[in-house]
Amino acid sequence: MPADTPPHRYDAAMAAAIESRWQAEWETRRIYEVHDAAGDPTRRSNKLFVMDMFPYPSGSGLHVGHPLGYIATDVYVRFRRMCGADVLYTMGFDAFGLPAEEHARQTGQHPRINTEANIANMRRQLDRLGLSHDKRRSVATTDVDYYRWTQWIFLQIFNSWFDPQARRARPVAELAAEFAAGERTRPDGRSWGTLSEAERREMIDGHRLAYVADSPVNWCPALGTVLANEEVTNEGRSERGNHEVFRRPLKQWMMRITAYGDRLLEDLDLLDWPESVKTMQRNWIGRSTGALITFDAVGRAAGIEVFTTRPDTLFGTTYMVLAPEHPLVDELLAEEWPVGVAEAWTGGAATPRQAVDAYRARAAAKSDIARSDSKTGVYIGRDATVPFAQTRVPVFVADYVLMGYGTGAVMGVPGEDQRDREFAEAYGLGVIRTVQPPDDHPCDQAYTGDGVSINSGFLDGLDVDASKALILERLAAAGCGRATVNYRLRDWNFSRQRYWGEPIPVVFDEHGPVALPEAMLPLELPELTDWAPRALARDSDPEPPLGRVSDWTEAVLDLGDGPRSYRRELNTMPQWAGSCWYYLRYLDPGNDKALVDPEVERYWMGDPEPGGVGGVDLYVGGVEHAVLHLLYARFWHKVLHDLGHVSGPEPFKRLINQGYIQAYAFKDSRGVYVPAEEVEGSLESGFEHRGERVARELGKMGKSLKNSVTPDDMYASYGADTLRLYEMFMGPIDQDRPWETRSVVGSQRVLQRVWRNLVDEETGELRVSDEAPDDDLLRLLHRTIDGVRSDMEGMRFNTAIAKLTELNNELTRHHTGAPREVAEVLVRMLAPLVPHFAEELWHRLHGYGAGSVTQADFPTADPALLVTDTVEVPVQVNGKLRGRVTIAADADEADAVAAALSEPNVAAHVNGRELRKQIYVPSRMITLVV
RNA sequence: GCGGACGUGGCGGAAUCAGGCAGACGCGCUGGGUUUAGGUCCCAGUACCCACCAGGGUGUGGGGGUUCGAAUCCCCCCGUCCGCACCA
Repeated sequence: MPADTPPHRYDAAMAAAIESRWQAEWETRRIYEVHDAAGDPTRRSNKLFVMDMFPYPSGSGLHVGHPLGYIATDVYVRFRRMCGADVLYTMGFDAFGLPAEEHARQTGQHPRINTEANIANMRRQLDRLGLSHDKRRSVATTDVDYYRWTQWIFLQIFNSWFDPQARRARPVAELAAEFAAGERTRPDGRSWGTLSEAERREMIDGHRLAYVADSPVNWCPALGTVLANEEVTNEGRSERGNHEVFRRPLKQWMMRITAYGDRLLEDLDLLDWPESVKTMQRNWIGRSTGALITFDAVGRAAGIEVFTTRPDTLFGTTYMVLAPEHPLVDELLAEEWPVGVAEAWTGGAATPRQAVDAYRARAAAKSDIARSDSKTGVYIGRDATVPFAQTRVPVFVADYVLMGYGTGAVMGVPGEDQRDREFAEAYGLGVIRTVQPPDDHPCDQAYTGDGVSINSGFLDGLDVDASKALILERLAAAGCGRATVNYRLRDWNFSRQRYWGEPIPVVFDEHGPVALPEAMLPLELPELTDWAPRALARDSDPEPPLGRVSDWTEAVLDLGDGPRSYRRELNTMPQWAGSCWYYLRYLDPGNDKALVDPEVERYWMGDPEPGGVGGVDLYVGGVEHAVLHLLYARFWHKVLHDLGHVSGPEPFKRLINQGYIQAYAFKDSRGVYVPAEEVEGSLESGFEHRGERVARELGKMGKSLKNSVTPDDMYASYGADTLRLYEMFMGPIDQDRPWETRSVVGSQRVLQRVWRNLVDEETGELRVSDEAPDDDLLRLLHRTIDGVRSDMEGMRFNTAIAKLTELNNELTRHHTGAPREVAEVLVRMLAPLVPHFAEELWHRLHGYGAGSVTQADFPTADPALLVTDTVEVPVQVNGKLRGRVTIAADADEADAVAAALSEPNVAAHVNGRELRKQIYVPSRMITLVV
């Protein structure tokens, strides 16, 4: 620090002092706490519920990219508070998860200790930013008082079924009652009264929204857990850690999210979300309409059911394909090859069994990428019959057909499907075109467009749509097919073989799962001495850590019919569970009677506009949650809505994805990253690290690229307000942008100039004058108020800051200190962006007994000062700018043109030629055409 | 391959919603001043080309179109980023 720095300059040290003083003051005066009860419903139009996606409390702490969204919501919330809004704003922690378990395994420390330490550290880093959260409302998903309600919601879902007629969830008790009353019958016609207890239980369990299924799962031995499909990469490896993943059948809890496919799709239209996120959700749900068609297998009773979106091409079927995992494969396999079978079809194997076994083994060893390279398969030695055409076609096993989509079986139509075409070429299968292609269509390509049906019996001459309609009618009449809707969306695998998650509040008796009664919640995690997840052998079976607690796995409980022994569920919930509903707990975090008081829920989640969709008014977070978190939360919310626990159909009305802050990273000649902070040089001169030339690239900020910049670094060099201002100034909130530490000083200079216009740097005395601002300054002030207000409303903080900077630059040019009236308004406009800085100046202006600037009104522009008597208007001649004239604001076109023509340069370009056209856009532009 | 977003100075970006002065604001850079340490602060300049100035020409990835007027609207192409990916 140079010795001659003025003693009262706004610098990092002064910022630190100001920031800690006002943070303590705000805390003492509890100014960010919002009322606990529901507000006055008649003033609901004034309510505002804003949230950031809550963070996982990572052990490595924050870098400057993390708080971008938090600062943005804080600025917005502070602005809206100053405009009179009733704001609910807080933040919690998504604290269950694998990293805490991994840390625990390394240190021997219970995950809770590490988790709580990380939360404390993160709170410290965030507090330093001056976010205006109501801290009393903060929750962590690991709090027993919190996960008690996560478990409660699980039971609500478990105790519900989806009624397809009503298109909503209903209690299973009602389903049982309908069976008992005979209003609903089993497919086999047996009445409820004749069923055994086991059969009744099975019947009901088969309808629940949360159910146990023995289904193939993604078993990852290295992580010691199964993973959701979403946690597995395209290459068939774990997203976390890139470990091998194997498909294994296992009893798993599933959530019947597919029942809500249509509503999740339809209600996207009600939401104010980025189009890209809606598109991703639509693709994920993957609704497609088509038909299920059953083909008879020659010589077997079993039929092969396929899903197709093109039932009109049925007559073009020349073969069939089953996915390698398809359960019918083993049943349909022929004992031996038919006479004269082609070598290519057998894979050189002696029997169909050997061919299929070898093919399956090869398919399992290949990555999905390799699988997609070429079409391969083997014949299973059996044929099927094409309905109506009555032709015999061979049945293959091929890995280009996926078990996870449709029925896992397809009809091969090489005439109208390019994938089928490629397979047919490879195995010498016939091609029958059933849609007439245009003349210029290449004859070696499938034709997927519209056209007239040919070679299709009763469909000939009809176009695609008419053919589809007629074939569906005939299939239904013949009993071998029907129209259907298929979804790419699968039911949600809800079990994890982990310790550090919510225990599932279910026990098992001899018939299956039994819900714990609500009174037994919370079901707390047992203490473990040996809780660490284990990396297991490749061929091992899934083993949940809770299975190692012998006095917990078996429980003697009285669930209504006396004490009995039950087996506990050993899996825990996935990390998504806690984040599915935390927004509801923010509303009423201390409630021990309900997850949220209904009146409080209605106040904060009800739509301010009558007929609106409701939900959180603004939700800000990263686009990485575009599908999973947001889809799961919407699903839970809809179930809770159906059951009457929440008032609206959607949790998040408006969503903004904040951009990523990227940072330059530097690689040496070996391709190893070097610490970015030690690199010197420039783009022109080249970059060097310890004398060695390094290459620059742009990437995600983080440890692996050695390019992290922490908020703590910025607090030390500039203070929190400068960091806030810089992050908001860098660009639009939803855009990625590169971090540049050397530019941060610009934002500090802006604050320093504001400070200097109000405070004498030598004496610390106030520099404001009591003289009224001159007319130009006053008009600029009100234009600024007007612009800043609308920029803040639209969350365009970068341009709001630019306008404030312009105003301040104008004050700087006066050299005399700011007129009090201007200073006072400027400080209020700065308050949402740089709250500590503004609070300090506010108190210097108004004396230390003044109330917080946080609670002051945001300035309002005087409309009279937004209009001017005269305006400077540019003049175009033949589309080119030739001069400017100053004319009366209310001048008519004739006056404007006359003024324009009197401008020498304009006159020179008109050069006496005849005016062919003249246009005056009031106050904007004069255009002359000659 | 399919879908989405986006291309503006040396850099981040503004103007795009509603066609009307392209480059606000900041970084960087150049020059000057104050101090004197090359730090800080203040002032001026900074898209490119020509010109002493006045001014002129060119310019928003490329090409075309609509219009008195296009960064903005429409069509084609090129490029970058993101998502999905044999979805039958």
